[in-house]
Amino acid sequence: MLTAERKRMILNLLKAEGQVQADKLARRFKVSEDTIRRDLRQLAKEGLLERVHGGALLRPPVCGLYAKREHQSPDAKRAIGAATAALFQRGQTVAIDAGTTPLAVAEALSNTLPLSVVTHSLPVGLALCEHPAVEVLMLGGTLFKQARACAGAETVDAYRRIHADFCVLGLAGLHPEAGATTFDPEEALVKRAMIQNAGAVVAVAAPEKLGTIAPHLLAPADRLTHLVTGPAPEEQLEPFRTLGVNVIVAGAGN
Amino acid sequence: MLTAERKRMILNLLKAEGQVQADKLARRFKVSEDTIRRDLRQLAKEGLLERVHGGALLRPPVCGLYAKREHQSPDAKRAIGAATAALFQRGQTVAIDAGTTPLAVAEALSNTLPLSVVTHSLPVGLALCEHPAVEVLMLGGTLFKQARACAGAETVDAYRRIHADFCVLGLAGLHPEAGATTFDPEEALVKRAMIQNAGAVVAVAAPEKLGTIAPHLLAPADRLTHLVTGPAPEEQLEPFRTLGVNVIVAGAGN
DNA sequence: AATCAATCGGCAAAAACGTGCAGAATCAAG
DNA sequence: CTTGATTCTGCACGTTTTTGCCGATTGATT
Repeated sequence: MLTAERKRMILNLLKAEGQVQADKLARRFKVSEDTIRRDLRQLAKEGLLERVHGGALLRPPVCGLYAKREHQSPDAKRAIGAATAALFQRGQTVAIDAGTTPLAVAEALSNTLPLSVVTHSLPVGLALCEHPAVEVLMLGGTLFKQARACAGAETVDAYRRIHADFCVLGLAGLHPEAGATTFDPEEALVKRAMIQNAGAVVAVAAPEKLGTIAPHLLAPADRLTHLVTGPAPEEQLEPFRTLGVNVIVAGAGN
Repeated sequence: MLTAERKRMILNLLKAEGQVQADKLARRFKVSEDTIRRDLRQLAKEGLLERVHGGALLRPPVCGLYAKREHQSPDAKRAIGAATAALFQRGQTVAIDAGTTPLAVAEALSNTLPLSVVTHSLPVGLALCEHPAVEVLMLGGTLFKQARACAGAETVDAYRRIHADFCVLGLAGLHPEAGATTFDPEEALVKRAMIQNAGAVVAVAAPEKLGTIAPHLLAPADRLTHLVTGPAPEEQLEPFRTLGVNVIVAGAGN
């Protein structure tokens, strides 16, 4: 039995049952539990399953509702927001994506730094109404309620006409080989347009997104110029550094 | 049964039933109550449920925004909103202006009435994210922070390309002879564009706006097809009726 | 105040885990 | 076919996680 074949069968079993147990798999494939554990560890690293004590689970459909995610690990997001906001300089144009982490970036923008912000996210726009120095260009389009942001052809078109110095990108999964990915295909179109016309692309992502893969590709990992995330094991960050991405870990020192 | 799987199932049960009890869960999963209590404690720590004596409850939905909105919509505005929302019929396209009174209209839209809404107001768009039936087209443009809405040439241009069955118009002053007026010239441009391409123009205004005049003219009073306001002396309403405006007094009878 | 159930913290046993190492299997040339 | 390098596998050992139980404490109810 080939190792790769065994792994594939584990994934199939997982998809069928929703959950697998290390000891059961060991007996099923007549190998030691250690081997199974190694398999599971590797598959988890590739983001194909979620490793848990005793076995593994199907990766949960992470797409929670906005209200739910809004106040999830607020400190970590604030730290990421602050670290990202520190990248910008007076007078630059910054495109800010929809999502709770990009929103944290908008909320962290310094009150004294004049910027030009472009966004299709309602919460980002609303947050910047309180900001004294930035000038905001809202992009319209069909409203996507779940994301609280505009999408569709109009939005994509509008981004095509704009060159931003920075693009602050939220995403669902980020993997060194699979690249930056997201769940919704419509949102993916918008994000791709944002990336295409931006100078620097800054991905903001909670550490748990690293190494995971969602269905729709936004860009290969080496298209990112910066990755701002939280405290994470070095082996998850290192592949991005190797690709030339400027990796910034926020909230570690404080 | 894997620990992680059990926790996930607890969350699912909670979502389905709204509430779980420690002893019941212990019997259901054939583990001790201590184990369940530990699970609940950990899940609570992650903010996924609210721990209470005897079990756990669904986390109360984040209602910071909601509370704020509630205050912005006292009874008078809610009544105007409801009366205005009653004008619309299935499948129509409604343009909704920026401002707290038009926002009240958006909030009053029936959950079961499919409409197409066009707006340049961020709070209106955000409010309609919670609405199950309406389809929303956001119009972009330069963000006017004070109004929390888009304005400028782009917004005007976008309204020019759209024909709405209704236009819900907020305003600063409404006078039978001076017409509908507002304070900000930029916003006035947008409002004029809204009016120009709309079938019916519904002005929503608190009674104290009646008879007052602001600097920038939007339209003569007889361009209005409806005026929805609160209880007001008949001599203030009568001139509008004479001009052919359909005057609706909301919140009088209840 | 009194009482019973629920809770919390600590403890110990069992299971699962990660790591380093050595033998077996596999593969790419020679 | 043989050789050397690489990968895979199983085992041993120490560590971490999970779980049930116990005693002390807290909370709700009478």
